[in-house]
Amino acid sequence: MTSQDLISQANGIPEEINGLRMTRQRQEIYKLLMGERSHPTANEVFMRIKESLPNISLATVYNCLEALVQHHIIRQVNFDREPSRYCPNLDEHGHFHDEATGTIHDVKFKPGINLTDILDLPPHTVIKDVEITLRGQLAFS
Amino acid sequence: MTSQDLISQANGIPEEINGLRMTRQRQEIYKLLMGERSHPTANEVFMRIKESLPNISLATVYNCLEALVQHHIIRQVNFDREPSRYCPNLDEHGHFHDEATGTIHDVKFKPGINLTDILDLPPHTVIKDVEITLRGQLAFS
DNA sequence: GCAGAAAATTAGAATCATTCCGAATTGTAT
DNA sequence: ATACAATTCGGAATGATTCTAATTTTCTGC
Repeated sequence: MTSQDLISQANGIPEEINGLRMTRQRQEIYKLLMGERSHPTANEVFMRIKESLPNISLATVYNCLEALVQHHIIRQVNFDREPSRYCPNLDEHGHFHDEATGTIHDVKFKPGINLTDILDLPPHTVIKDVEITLRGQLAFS
Repeated sequence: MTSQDLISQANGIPEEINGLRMTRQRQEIYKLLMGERSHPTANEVFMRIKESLPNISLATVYNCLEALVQHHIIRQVNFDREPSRYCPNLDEHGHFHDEATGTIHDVKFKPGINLTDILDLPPHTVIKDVEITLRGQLAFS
């Protein structure tokens, strides 16, 4: 039994996801994102992850987040030029940014809706990624 | 007749749009954007605008673009964390980023489509702004 | 298990789009 | 004309992100 096995056992997260070796740091960051609905920034992840990994560096947080994004384990979400946020929800969905509170809500498509049905795309287009972001306010919650 | 009048006369652009005084710099930048379908970045605008305004500063380009955006005269478009791009098309539309060539194409909605018809928004939401961006490739043009 | 290779992590420096600052210029109103 | 406000300007500052080089950890073949 390798130390990698032990890490995985303790975390309940497999040793590898989508071909990415889940090191301790990647596991903890992934676990943190799964437990948060708040779409944290890299810096927010960095501050919160220190509870479980006091010696982690910001560079590693960026490295891990990038690795997780590139292996389609999490998604990176950008609002205008604000710091990137990270999201463990892989379903096709958009993001609503409530300006009053600063919170971000996932927005699902209504059932049966296909993006390509509603957009007038140039012919022969292969779409790799779609990002839908909405800004506004929750009038009275 | 003020110098402002003269500027406007020569450019064919009104002295004021949406409550924003159209200075020489703002006019030239607006005119440049109207003539380009290329969604240039601030720096690209800066380089091209020097032909008509050799002494303009990059700070002014940023100032003008921001003023034009805030007065809803142009739109700011962001792809991931790349430099912002600017677009004179005010119709509700999305942007397709062709990874092969780096070019950006406006994407219209099919007629009769309303964003709120297809998204499952939280109740009592007031949407101020929508951004739809697509990444992919033009298979064979 | 062990040597060597490969991958991951780290701290700090570097990058680069954008914003800020203070001074100078231009425009507007009286 | 004179004063007050808005705009422009060059350069410095900011801040998220990326890069670099060194160290540590993990993996592979014996």
